[in-house]
Amino acid sequence: MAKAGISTRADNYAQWYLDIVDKADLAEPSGVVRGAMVIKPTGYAVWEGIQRGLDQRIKATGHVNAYFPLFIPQSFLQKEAQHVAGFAPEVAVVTHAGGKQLEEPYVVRPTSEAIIGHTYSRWIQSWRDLPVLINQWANVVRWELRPRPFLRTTEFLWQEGHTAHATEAEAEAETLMILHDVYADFVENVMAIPLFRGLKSKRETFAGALRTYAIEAMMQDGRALQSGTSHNLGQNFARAFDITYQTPDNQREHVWTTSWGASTRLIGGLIMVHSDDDGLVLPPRLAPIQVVVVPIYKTEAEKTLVMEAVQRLTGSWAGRFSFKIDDREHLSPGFKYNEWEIKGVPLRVEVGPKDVQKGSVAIARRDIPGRDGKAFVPQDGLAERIADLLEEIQTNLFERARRYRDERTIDVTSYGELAEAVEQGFARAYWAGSDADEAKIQDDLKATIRVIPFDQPEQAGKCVVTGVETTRQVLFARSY
RNA sequence: CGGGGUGUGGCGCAGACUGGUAGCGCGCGGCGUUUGGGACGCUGAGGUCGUAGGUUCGAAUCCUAUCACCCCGACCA
Repeated sequence: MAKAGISTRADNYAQWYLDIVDKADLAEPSGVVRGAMVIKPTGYAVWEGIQRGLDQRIKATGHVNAYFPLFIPQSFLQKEAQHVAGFAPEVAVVTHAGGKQLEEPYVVRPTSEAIIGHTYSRWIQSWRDLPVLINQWANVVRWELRPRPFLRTTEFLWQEGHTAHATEAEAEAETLMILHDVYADFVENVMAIPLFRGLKSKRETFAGALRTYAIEAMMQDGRALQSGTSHNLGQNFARAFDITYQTPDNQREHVWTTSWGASTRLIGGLIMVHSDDDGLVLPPRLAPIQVVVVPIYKTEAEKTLVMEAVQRLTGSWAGRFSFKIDDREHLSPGFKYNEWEIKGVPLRVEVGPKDVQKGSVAIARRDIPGRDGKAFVPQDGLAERIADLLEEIQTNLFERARRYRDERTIDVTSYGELAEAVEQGFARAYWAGSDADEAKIQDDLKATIRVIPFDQPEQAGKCVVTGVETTRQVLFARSY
C-alpha cells in the first residue's frame, strides 16, 4: 500500500486501478445496479475532453451529429444473423411498459446498427443521397459478466458513427480514415497513448462486419486495451435492412455501410497508461485543470501579500491554460499537494511569503514525482515557462509510454517464446494459423490476436504455430 | 454461469461463537489554535443492524427464506 490508501501497481494491479478510480474521484460503483457506475464530475470532465476532441475531428471529416432511439424492436436486432448471434447474450430486454406487457419486446440498444439501418433504408433512395455521414453520442447497454469501472460497464457512453456509401472502395476509405484521422490522431496526440493500428482477425471481427480495424494500446501490466474500432460492414446490413439506392443508370444497388465507435473505456486506458502509485496522471492537453495554484500563508498580512501575487501572476492565464487557485482555508498546503497529485493535475504552482520576497514560485510537475519534479523559478516569464512545461509533459508522457510499450513488444519465433512474451506484454509473430489455432492459443495462453498491424515486414518468416512461410505478422496479447 | 466474500451512522470496521436494546476510527457541524509535503484541542450531530418470517420474556446476535452488491475465472467497446 502506497500513500493515500492506493495499492501499488507491483502489488496488485487490478486493485491499484480501482483505487485510482476511487481516490481520484473519477467514478464510483452505483452500488445498486450491477456493473453500473456513477461518473463523478472529475471523471465526467475528462470524458467531456474526450468528447470535444473526437467530436471536433468527426465534424472536421465531414460528419454531422444526430440521435436515434434507445429502444429497438427486438425483431430488428434479429435481421442480421451474425449480429444477433453476437449480441443476443448481452442485451437487456424491456417486456413491460405502460402498465402492461408489450406486444413486441424492445431491446435496449447494445449498439445502433439495427435501428439506424432501418432508418437509412427510408432515407436513401438515390445515389444523390449518398454518402450519409452521421455520428451519434449515446449510451448503450451490454450485460457483461465481469464489469470493471470504465473498462467494461453495463451501461457506457460512446459515440457511434454510421455511414452509407455507394461503393465498397468509399466505405473502406471511410473506415480507414476514421481509424487514422479521428481515433489514432486524438488518442496519440491528445491522450498521449501510443497505439498499434491494424486489422482484426476473423475471430475478433465485429458481429456482422466484413472487416474490423482497431487501435490497440498497452497498459502498464502489459495487457492490451482495444481503444477504438472501425468496421467496414460491407453490404451485410444493407441487405438485412434493405438499404438500396438507384444508380445514375437506373440500377438498384445495396449501399455499403460502416460503423465506428470509441467509448468511456478510453478513460480506463488513460488511467492504466500514465498513472502511478501516487494517483492519476493526466496529459496536459486533456487535463480539465492544467495548473493548480496553492497559496501559502500564516498571517492575514501574509495572506494579503500572497493573494496579491497570485492574482498578478495568474492575471494573464485565462484563455492560455486552464487553472485553479486552491484558496480553501484551513487545509494545509501539504494536504492540497497530495490531493491534486492524486487527481492528476499536470502542474502545481506554490506561492508563499518567501516567494513574494524573492520574486519566485515553486513549480512541481506531476509526471516526475517528488523532489525531482519540483523547482523554484522566477516569477518573471512564468506563463511562458508553464506553457513550455505543459508541452514538455505531454511529450514526455507519450514518449515514456512508447518506450515502455516497445520494450515489452517482443518478436517471437516459437510457441514457447510466445507464451513467455504474453506474460509481460505483446508478442509479434509471423502467423499463418487458422481460427482454430487462434482459439487454442486463447485457451492455452489467454492471449488473442489483438491486431494484424498495417506495418508489415519486408521479409517472410515461419508461422509461430504451423511453421508455414508467410509475410504476415500479428500481435498477440492478453486483453481487457 | 461456477468459486469466494460482504450487508451494522456518510466511509472503513468491531460487536455475533457465549441473546439483555449498539461501539470505535475516519469523515461531518460549532468554537479556538494552526498552515512551505496529508495539523491539533474542546464540543456536538448522526444508526428501522439488507429484507421477510420464525424461536424467545427479550434478537444486530440463534433458525429459515429471500434480495442485493463486491471480488476471482470463461463472453465483450
